[in-house]
Amino acid sequence: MSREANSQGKPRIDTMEELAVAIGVSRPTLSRYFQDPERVSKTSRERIVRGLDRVEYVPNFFATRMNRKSTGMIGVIIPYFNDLFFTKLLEAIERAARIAGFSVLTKCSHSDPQIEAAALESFMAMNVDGALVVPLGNQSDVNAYERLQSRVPSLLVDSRPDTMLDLDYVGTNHVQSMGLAVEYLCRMGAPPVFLGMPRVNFNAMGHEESYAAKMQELGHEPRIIGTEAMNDQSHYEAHGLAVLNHAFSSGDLLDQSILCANDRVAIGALRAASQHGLEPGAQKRGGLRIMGHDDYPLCPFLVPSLTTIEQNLDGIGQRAVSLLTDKMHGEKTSKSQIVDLFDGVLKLRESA
Amino acid sequence: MSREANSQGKPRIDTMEELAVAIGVSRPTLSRYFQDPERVSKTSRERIVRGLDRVEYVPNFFATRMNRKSTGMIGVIIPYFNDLFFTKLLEAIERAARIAGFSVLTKCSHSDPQIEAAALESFMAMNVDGALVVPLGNQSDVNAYERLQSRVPSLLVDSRPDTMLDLDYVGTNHVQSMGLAVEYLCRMGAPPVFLGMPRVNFNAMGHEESYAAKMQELGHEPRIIGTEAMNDQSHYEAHGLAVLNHAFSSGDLLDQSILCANDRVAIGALRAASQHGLEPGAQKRGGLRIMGHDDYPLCPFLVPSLTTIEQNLDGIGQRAVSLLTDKMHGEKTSKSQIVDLFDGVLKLRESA
DNA sequence: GTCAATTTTGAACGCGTGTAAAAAAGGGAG
DNA sequence: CTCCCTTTTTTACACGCGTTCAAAATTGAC
Repeated sequence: MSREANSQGKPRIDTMEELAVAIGVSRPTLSRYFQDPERVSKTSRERIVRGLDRVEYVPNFFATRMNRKSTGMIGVIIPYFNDLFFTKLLEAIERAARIAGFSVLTKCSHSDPQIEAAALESFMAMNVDGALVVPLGNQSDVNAYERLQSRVPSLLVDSRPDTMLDLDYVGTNHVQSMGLAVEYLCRMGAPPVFLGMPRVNFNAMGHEESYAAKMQELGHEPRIIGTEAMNDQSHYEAHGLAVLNHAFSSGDLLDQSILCANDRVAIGALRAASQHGLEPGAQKRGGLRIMGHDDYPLCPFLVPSLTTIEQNLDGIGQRAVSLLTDKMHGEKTSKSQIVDLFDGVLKLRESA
Repeated sequence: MSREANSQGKPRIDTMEELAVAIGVSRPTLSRYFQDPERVSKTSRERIVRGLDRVEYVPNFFATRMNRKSTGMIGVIIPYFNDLFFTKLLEAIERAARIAGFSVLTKCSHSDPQIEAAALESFMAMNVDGALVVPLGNQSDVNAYERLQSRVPSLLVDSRPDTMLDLDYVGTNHVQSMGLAVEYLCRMGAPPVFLGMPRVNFNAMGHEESYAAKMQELGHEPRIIGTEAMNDQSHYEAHGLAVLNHAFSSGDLLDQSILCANDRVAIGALRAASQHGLEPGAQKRGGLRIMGHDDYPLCPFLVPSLTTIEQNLDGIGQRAVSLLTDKMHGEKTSKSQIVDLFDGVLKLRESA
């Protein structure tokens, strides 16, 4: 029963040739129609529309793209899907790409440099018009990036490993954003301790260094914790929770300002505070304050809601697509390297 | 400087023909090598490997797949990326697909039936070997699904709209899982109120009906709130927050058990409780308890941590890929409809 | 060194569509 | 009806690679 319902009695047609005889127009006319219905006369256009309604046909994607100079696709890679920060960036990019008339090919490197390299390879094999890449970090296969770079217009987004400093880049100005956080925390209370991540992946160093620089500028001694590799390859939240549980248990940091490398770490930090009966917050007595970075979508709903720095992901996504299309159209005018940084903005909430 | 570094002086080769003369082997030999290096003799294999190291070449994906019967790809669609539940499912599917030897083509319908239909269309155009689809819901373009169904082996995952009840399906047994939640809440305290979602998208009805059925079975009167469309097209968290803020403000539900349609709604609910000075929890006095459904990855880190029902997403992802490969290989033995349901398990935490 | 088995080669066709050039058809003005 | 112009059809080649097949080269065993 489902089968008859599915096919709806429409004969399935596999090639444009067959379709041409079935409808009664020539194949080149059909070809032009599928690229742009306006390119054929009104009479044959109506004839084709009527004909398509009576059969089941889908143009073969591979065959159509093989001879085109442009595939109309841009490739996008993010490190993993399980992070609302990246998915938010991804949505912004997809939105901008759709408006610009591109379809996006989404890949995910799953924290694995080999998968990442394979994804880059597939972009080249599929002749994408351009590629936007959030690299895994210093563990990425630099060779794969160089090959991509030499074949298709591409742009690094959000993350900028030391090994790829010469590639074009769009992201947040971490010096500014972390400076903003440090300045705010210093102004309203004790100078913050920085709760970072193990220095294995990403350019986790960026946030750290920006923090330290701003602290010294303000005449404070930086203090960084949480950068030693923890037990398991913990997720961010678990990392923040474990590090602060350890600190709180030994009586450390109980009344400090804690600036977290990102919101996910901060979520773990909030949990640790709760488990120790602490109530972090600007309005709270006790002095404990916890702040994040990124403006993870859940921040307003946490208890307490998380004070953080918002990254302009919509702006970054749009700019990335815009710069990429420029590169594709060979705007060689700007032959110098592109480095486009967006400022973060303070989101004041309860936690700090 | 970057340009020379990128190309590394390696000459770029665009076709297998050119590669053949550059390396000094015939094109058919190269063709066989790229499909499986073992299919050529050891000597020429080494020769090819050495040759490939001296040039820059990537086989054209379109050309290679056009003549193959199998593209080695399966298409996957989820409604949107900004939800850790779907991304977790996606990761599970990708993992299973990778093991099964497939690459996955990830698409996202962005809550838009047109984008969803276009994604299905692209799957057909690209001759994917199979498709796994988390449908948008009753607003989906049924016609597109029927066409997909008649062309490529496909399977619905997680969500099962009324309009597609005859399609094969893998997901959670919501009757069981919601029953588990209701039974637990009734056993440990007051019978729960159900905090649902506006009935526009998804088959939000599934959870609701399962809740009501179990309540009646246990001799309680079901009560459902939050299904009226709210102001804006709110996100789940904002919805839960708004509905409960309204209730708490009017003195309602202050000491009730609240079973939320999913964890994201529950996160908003927890926030509402906090804003009203309430402390939901099994161990707390006051009687307010809040429970979710899905086991969103952040549940253990919330304050209070969220009691919920875990969906076996790894199991669902693996089974989906497994059943799909069966369908692809035409295991017509099971010509009857496939409906495979996984039980949920109770995750006891602090909030209920 | 011979013979059989294996591997490689050259040539050719096919996949489904884009695309260009030439020939044919249609449509309107005179 | 003829001439000119626009649209369509015909015809042909192209894209890059899979695949076949007979012929040629290489290998291995003796």
